[in-house]
Amino acid sequence: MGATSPSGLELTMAVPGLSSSSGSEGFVGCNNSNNGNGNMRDLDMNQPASGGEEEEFLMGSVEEDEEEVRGAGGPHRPKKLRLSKEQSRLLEESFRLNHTLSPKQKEALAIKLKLRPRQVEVWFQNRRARTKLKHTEMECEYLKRCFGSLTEENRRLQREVEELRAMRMAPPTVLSPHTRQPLPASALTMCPRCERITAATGPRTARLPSSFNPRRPSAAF
DNA sequence: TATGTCAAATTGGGCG
DNA sequence: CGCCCAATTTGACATA
Repeated sequence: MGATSPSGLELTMAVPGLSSSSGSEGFVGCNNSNNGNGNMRDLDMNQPASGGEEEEFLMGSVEEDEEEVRGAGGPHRPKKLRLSKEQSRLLEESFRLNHTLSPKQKEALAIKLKLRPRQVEVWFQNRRARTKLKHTEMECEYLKRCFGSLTEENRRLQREVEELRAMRMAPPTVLSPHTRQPLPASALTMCPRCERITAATGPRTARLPSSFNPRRPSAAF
């Protein structure tokens, strides 16, 4: 399936006729903000401004810096991270390989991406949630279509039931055992023993036309 | 610029 | 305790 779709969403549910084309906006949207400085700012947010501070970042000093900023500049939250194109690509790639990370994998990926392990963890959590949501939406669409076709099938069967019922309601044609001519309805009676329609003139069971037999013997109207 | 969308991040609870 | 998940909040960004 579309494991190589731009979205990177792996949707393996066997739901026929569904496209997952709508799954890509997220990351595209996050990355196509290439107004020149978008990625630069993203990187600035995630990485120390200049070299040599990476270890400090990985030790979690970002929060401390943010605290300082907050303390100095007032009660504003730190700017929200926007992953760079490359970071997203690598995360998607590892997600494709594995939907969950071991602590070691997480650590390694965090170092590789210059992110905190917690950020990698959060990204995987959110990514799993998005995958599940997409999956559920597809399943919902599939079930809706099932409902539609079953409703149609039900209507068709209802019509058939009505036809059969009408057939049964119509007075049956019974041939006279003597003349082989159809008898009038007034000349017919129901045998109490065998519950068959008989000619009133004699005890012999009348021959009913085949059209009178219900198609499904078990159908009780 | 108001609004909607998307994704990063937080929160709180469950589980092994 | 660490991890995961569901629900929610929040900020960045697109666009009408």
